[in-house]
Amino acid sequence: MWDADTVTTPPPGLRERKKQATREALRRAALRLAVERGPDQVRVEDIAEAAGVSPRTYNNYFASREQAIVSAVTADREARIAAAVAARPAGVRLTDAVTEAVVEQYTDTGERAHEALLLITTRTALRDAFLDTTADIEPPLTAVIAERLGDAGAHTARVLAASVAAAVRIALEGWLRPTGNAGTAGRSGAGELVLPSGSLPDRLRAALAPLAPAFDAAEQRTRP
Amino acid sequence: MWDADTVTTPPPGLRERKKQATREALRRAALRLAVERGPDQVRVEDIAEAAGVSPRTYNNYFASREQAIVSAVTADREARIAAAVAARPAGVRLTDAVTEAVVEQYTDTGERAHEALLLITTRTALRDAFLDTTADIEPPLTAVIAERLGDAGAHTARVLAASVAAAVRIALEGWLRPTGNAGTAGRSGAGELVLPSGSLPDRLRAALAPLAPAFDAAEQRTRP
DNA sequence: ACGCAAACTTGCGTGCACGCAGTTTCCTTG
DNA sequence: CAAGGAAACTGCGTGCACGCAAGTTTGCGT
Repeated sequence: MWDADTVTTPPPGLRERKKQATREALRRAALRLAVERGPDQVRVEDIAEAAGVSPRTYNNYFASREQAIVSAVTADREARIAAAVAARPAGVRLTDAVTEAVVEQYTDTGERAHEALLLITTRTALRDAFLDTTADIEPPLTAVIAERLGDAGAHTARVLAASVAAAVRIALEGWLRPTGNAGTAGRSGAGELVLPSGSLPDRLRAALAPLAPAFDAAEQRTRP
Repeated sequence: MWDADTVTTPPPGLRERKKQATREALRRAALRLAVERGPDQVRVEDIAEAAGVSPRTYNNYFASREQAIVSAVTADREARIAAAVAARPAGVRLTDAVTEAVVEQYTDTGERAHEALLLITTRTALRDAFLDTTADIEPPLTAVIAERLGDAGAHTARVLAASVAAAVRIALEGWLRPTGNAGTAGRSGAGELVLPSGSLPDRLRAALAPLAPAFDAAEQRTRP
C-alpha cells in the first residue's frame, strides 16, 4: 500500500488522469469561449463540443454553466490555501496563519486570471458563481485547523472554517461592488461609507479581524 | 406618518397584502400537495394550479420548487430571530442574546412543522433547500447586531452575523444527518463520534459557542 | 373623479439540470 | 492473462428557471 503521507496523493491512476484532463479541457474551453464571444453567447453545447465531450457529460463535471468559466479562475485555490496554512510554522498565531494564507492566495491570482475577473464582474450570474466558490475552502480549512486544535476542537474547527469562508465572501462581495450597496444594514441612519473602496487585501484582513478572538480562544484551550 | 418603531412595518398597502396572500397560498399548496402525494410527485404546475396562479407566476415568488415547500416551515423565521434578539434587555451579553434567540426560534417550530420536517429529511433536495434558508437570517441579524455595536462596528456586525448563520447551518447539518458523515475532517484519525446525536438545542449551542469570544471582543470595544 | 405610471401577471420560447438505461473503457482479481 | 465488475460517457426524455414582451391591475397625483 502506498504512503498515506499527504491527503491527496493516491496512485494517480490512468482513469483519474483522463478525468482531470477532461475537466481541465472544459475549464479552458469555457473560459476561452466566454472571452471570445462574451459570456452570454456561450452555450453548454458549445463548451462541450470544444472540449470534445457530449453536452450530457459536461454537467457530470459542472453543475452550472457559470461554474465552468469561474473554475478556470479559481482552479484549486482551496488546496493551495490549506497548504499555505499548513506551511506556516507552528509557532505563529493560528489567526495570523489563516489570514495570511487567505490573503496570499487571493491576491497573487496571476496576471491572466485578472483578465478573467473583469469578465466575471460584468455578469451577475458569474459574480454569484464566483462568490459561491468561497464555500469550497471550508472543508480543507476545517482539516488544517482541526489539525492544530487537536481532536478535542473538531467541531470548533468546522465552525471557524465556515466563519472564515463567510468572511472571505463578504470581503469579495464588497470588493466586487464598488457602487450600489443594497439592503445590508437595517437602519444605520447616517454614514454608510465604512470603507471607501479598499484594496482586496485590506478588505480580507478587515473581514477576518473580528474572528481573531475566537481563534485565539480556541487555540489557547488546547495549550493551557 | 406612521410609527417607524419596528423594522418591518411600512404601510401595509393593499397591493403588498395581496402579494403576501399569493405567497402564502403557494406555500400552503406546496406543502399540502407534498404531504399528500410525496415530494417527487408534485410539479410546479400543480402547485400553481392549486394556488390559482400561472406556473410562470410561481417562480416570481420562489426560485425553485423546493423553496416553496420549505418556506412553509421556515415562514418568517428571520424576522422572529431578529425580533427575539432585540427583545433581550441591553444588559445581557450579546453572545447570549443571539444564542438564546436562535435556539428559541429553532426549537419551538410548532407541532405541525415537525411533521413537515420528517418529509424534508427524506429528500436531499429538500434538505439542501432547508439548509439554504439559514442564510436568510443574515441580513436581519446584521441589523440588530449593528445596532448594539454602533456604527463603528458595522462590518464587524456583518461578519458576526454571517458566522452565526454558518454555525447554525452546521448544527442543522449534523442534526439532520444522524448517520453518514462524509468528507468533513481531513485525517482526524481515530475518534469521529464528537457528538453522538445531541438534541437540536445542544447542537446549536455547541456550534455557536466558539464564536462567543469574537462577540465579547466586539462588544467590549464599544464600551471601554 | 379621472387618467397615468408603475408594478404584477401571463404566454411563449429557449437553454439547462438531471434521471434512466445502454454502451464503452478501464482496473482488478483469480 | 483472461474474465468479472465497476466507473465513466452517451442519447434521450422530462421538468424547470428565466428573459422578453404584451396585457392587466393598483394606487397616486392633479
